Amino acid sequence: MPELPDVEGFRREARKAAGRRIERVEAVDATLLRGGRAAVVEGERFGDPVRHGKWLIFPAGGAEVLMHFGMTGRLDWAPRRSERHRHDRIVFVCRGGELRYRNMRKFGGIWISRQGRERITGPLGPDATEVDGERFGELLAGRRGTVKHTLMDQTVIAGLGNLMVDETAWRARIDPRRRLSELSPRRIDRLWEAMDGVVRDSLPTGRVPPVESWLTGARDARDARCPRCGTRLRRATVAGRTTVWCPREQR
DNA sequence: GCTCATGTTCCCCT
DNA sequence: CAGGGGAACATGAG
Repeated sequence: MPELPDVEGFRREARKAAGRRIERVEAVDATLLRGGRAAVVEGERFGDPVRHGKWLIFPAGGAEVLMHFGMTGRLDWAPRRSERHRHDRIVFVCRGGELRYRNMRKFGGIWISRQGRERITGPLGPDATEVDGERFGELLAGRRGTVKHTLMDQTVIAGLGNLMVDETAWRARIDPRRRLSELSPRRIDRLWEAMDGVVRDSLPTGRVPPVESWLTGARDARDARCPRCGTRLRRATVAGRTTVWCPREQR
């Protein structure tokens, strides 16, 4: 599930471990520890977790624990005695509880680093929560790719995923296959309004809300229809991902 | 058995 | 260099 709002929810969960000493790190599945050694943070205290795009950055001592959740990751703070989930791969055991990194499909993972985080995350654009209308226009200026492809690109804007991008294009009434270069400034601005709204409305929920008034709440139905006009939604692969849009409203 | 899945990366083209 | 297509990664769920 993890897109920006999901990871923001994991950050809130991680905050329950902030200030606590890490007694030990249990690498239940050590292959998910992609870089660095767990011993570096054992005995250290967690600082305040930060999120950038889909990355969660958790300082501990002089190092950073970098987490990426792939498509099926999540993070839970739980009592030490409570039963673990079968897909809990890495566990940070603290006093009074433990932070459990769960990941069924094992995309993503955890890195422990004392150096610049960009060496691990790669270049990332500004977080989607910090992009105003003017900046949005600048970031997309001169790009020749499609709306779908460009908004999915984490080096342009960080945090948007497949659901959020489809939701954004649907709100803006723009065909996701459209090239940015052929959108008027007015439509670019509409795209920003839509993205900003989707981000803000998703943050409190900790996920893109699967409610009926949103595309996300309608897209997976057998006979999926546009929540606004009732037209049968179109589904196709765009930029390598399953994409859903309303062929009547989105031009 | 088959298809599809909220992500990223790498290789090959244009 | 910018972009697009496709495959790979790992593990289910339906």
